[in-house]
Amino acid sequence: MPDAFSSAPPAGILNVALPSPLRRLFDYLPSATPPACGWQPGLRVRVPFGRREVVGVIVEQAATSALPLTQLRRVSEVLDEAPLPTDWLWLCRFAARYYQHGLGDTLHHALPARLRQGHPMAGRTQRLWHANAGVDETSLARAPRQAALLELLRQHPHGLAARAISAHGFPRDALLGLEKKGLARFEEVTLAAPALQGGNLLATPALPLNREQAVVLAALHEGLERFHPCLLEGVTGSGKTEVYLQLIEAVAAKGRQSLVLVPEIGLTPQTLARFRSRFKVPVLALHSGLSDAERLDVWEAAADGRALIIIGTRSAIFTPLANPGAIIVDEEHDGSYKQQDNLRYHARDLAVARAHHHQIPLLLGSATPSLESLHQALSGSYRHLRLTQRASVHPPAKLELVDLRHQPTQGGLLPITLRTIKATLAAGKQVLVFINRRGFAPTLACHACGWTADCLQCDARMTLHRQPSLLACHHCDSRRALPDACPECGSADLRALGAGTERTEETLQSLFPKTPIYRIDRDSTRRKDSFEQMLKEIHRGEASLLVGTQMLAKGHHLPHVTLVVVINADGGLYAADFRALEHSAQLLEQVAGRAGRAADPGRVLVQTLHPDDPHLGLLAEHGYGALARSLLDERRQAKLPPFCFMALLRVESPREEAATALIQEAAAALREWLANPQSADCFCLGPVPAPMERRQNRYHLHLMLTAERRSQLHAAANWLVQWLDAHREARKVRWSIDIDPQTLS
DNA sequence: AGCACGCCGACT
DNA sequence: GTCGGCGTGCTC
Repeated sequence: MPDAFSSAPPAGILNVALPSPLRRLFDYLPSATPPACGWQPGLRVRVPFGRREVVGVIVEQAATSALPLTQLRRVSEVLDEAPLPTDWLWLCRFAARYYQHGLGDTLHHALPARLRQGHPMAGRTQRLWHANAGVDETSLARAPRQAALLELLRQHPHGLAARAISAHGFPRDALLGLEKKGLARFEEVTLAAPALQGGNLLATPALPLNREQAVVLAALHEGLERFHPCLLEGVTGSGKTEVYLQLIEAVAAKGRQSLVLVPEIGLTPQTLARFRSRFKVPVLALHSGLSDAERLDVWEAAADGRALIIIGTRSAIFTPLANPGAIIVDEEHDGSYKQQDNLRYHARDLAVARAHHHQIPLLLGSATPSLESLHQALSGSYRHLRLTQRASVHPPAKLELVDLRHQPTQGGLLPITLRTIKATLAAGKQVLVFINRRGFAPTLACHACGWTADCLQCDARMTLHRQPSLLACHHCDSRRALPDACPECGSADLRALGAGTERTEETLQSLFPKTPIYRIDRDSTRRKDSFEQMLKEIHRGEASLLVGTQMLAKGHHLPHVTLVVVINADGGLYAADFRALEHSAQLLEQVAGRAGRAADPGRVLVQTLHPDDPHLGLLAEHGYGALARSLLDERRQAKLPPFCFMALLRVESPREEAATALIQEAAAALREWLANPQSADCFCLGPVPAPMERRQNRYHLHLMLTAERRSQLHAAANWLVQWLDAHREARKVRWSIDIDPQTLS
């Protein structure tokens, strides 16, 4: 251990992580002029790599290299004055190890684009704009926007950042116009830690808590200074967000930062507005709309502790925190927390690791917790906090199962469902019709010979769309024109089988011609703002029909909806994926939660071909919580997660033989290794073809590993990855390892 | 992943 | 004659 504590250790060999899928570090010689801080882990460097230059991160220093020194090249440039944040570096190393991913690639993914391109840290200054006093405003007589902006600036005597000004809806030109006329000026300020404004953080007062919320908050206050993982199981409308806000307040009062994760679909302007209106300190949001420069600003503000409240989706878990105080994961069961390519991390699970590392509280919130988190809570590893009361006077609506068998449907809707819709509309209320299927119909079939419109590149049917009219595969991006006649037998009797959102919309439109219908799915909301626009109209409260996919199910407060209709609840009941039922139940419960959140009680009609299914019955009768506990028992019996740990090797290739040959060889090698009791206590299942083996003309095969102990799973997964890395044949196919896979497809 | 090198088919 | 297809190999 040669002087590890000296401020500038002598430069030996630098182990550098590079943006490459190769799971190893590369050795470099230090450049002639060392950085002022010395050669420290976390410094970004530009290095020659092959015949190009890339940006890498120094990870370690070594005295020697496995290669002769003559083969080592020299660092060409040091990009930072100080190393990247140590907590960020720790998290990346943890994630790379846990998910068996290359460290270089992990760092690359976790770095804001500007930093990975080699741009310098901004060390931001910001322009704060002020209104000039005592000036002539007559020039604004014909510039109402500028006049309004001037008024806004006057309301902010401490100055207003350009970003805040544009957030108020003022164009940049208005600001420049004011400057030109001498009515406004800016000062350049370096962003410093926010002064705590007389101890009062709140812009608007906290809402009064009900008894349950108060109990929950008191429990959270007990663990502000240590790792304190909590599952907040709270029914829809029970006020979880208010608990989050008051936890953040307590954390911020100590001058410490809160990181809030929300699902992709959850970071809406309304959510953000709610957080922002509560606090005087800025709430920084990380969402897809930010420019690279803005993203870097947020990253740096979090890294140096200026930002006390950061809210973002999955990737926000990689935001460095100078002074972490709490991590909150809202809707912790949501599938969007799991990245499904490259570094296959789960942001919720990384949040757990991070909170433990920082010794800070972790709050996982959901009305429909994942079985993983529920198991931790029930077994006492997490503190189990509950909110059972809705803020509205009505208890959650029960699911009413309606039998789809032996009955005619129109656009997928049973006569009794249609009658209920009609009555609800007549009462001036809104109806939400939930279909988890876009397009007009999931299948186009020939009634004469049985031909179906299959995708040419996937083992899947093509979906019929009417707006515009075409066949589309939802698993690849292929599209085809609608045939006029059956390509097999020439019959013109082609029929659309089943119903998607478009067809149900069409049917409802013909049955209720005077009622406004809003269709909300990925197709109808493709245009920016169209979703927001529709929500705005829906919020006016006129009797109307809402037809949509799960976009509608999650998070949106729809106070005028009193009837929810689920066209078909059977999607997850008998699927091969052992998590299908859990996910399906979560979705049903979330949809049902849309009904009757305001003054009126709600009803939820669930159409099903299996009204006697015990799982569905349990969900309908006793709710998600009861079903989840029963599913946990089943998982325990079957030794499935969370009662075992799982990893999945996926191999894919356009050449089926290549994929098969490799995965068989890998399975054989792994089994041979596992046969030695010294290696790891782990089961190996497969290889098997993936569900929908052919996708985009690529063949997918899986090998599954399960173990009772996490360490054993990791030992085996690690061995497998190293075997694949060392195997030349593995380069001819695409492979990836998925630790804790969320779906088996 | 990039980005070379390398060895065979159709084009100005 | 060469432009370019993607198989193979390497990156400290």
